[in-house]
Amino acid sequence: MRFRLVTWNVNSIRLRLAGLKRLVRAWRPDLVCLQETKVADERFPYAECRALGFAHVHAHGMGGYNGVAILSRLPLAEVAAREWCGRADRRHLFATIRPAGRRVAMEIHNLYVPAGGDVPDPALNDKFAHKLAFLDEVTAWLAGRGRRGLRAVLAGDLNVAPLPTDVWSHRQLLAVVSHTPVEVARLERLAASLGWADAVRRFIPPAERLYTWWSYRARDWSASDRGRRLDHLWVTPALAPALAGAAVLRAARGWEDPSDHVPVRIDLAL
DNA sequence: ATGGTAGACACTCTA
Repeated sequence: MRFRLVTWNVNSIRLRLAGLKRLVRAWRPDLVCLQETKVADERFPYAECRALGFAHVHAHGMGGYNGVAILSRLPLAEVAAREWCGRADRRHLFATIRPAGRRVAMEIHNLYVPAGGDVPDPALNDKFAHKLAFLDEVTAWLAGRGRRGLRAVLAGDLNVAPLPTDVWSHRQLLAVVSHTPVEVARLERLAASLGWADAVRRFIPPAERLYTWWSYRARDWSASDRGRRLDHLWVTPALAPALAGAAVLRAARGWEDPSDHVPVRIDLAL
């Protein structure tokens, strides 16, 4: 079977229901990891998500900021959330899924890494210090729970664009939060925690420019095309052989009332 | 060096 998994930072789920519907029509995903839902769980639009075919909706949010959710056509088991850096931030929700008829289960981690503020110096900027500490904590935790043959996906807005081709100008963004060497090194350590493979770059070669986020502040996001690849889908080595495709829905940035991030998908042949 | 926009919420924070 083909299992299609999408990650999307929606920047308010309540304002992005039309976009979600469009995404579902365009891509027919089996599972969607959302970030920046910006809504408390009791106000999450469960019924609207169920109407789109996701019988299993798990939200982990709060009012105003942050928030993650997993929408799934298939039932999820062991749904859990974790707090990082001693904050009740709502940035991590994970679960296990056993696609129909498959004996082997797969773990799915939905992660929203702190953006990190403007100044890329942890001594001057608490938000940047938080971002680095967050990446360190998640790295240590993941490394500690690794086991042979673990099948897992890490999906989310990691708020780091690691490759020179993941930003519109490597040179001009070296000192800009999201592309600094210190963040890229942290992301590489995170990737090493479980030997994660950058699934999207298996299909869209690293030499090609690729973005998943464009600022709202550009006059014409498409013409200036000053994007960054902040949203990622990673798989463990045990799952890598199942990778069958990947794509970025760039057109979604031009939809009516867009998020500043666009959906990213992988297909797994299970 | 600055300001540009979007979202939640209710003043200013976060991105």
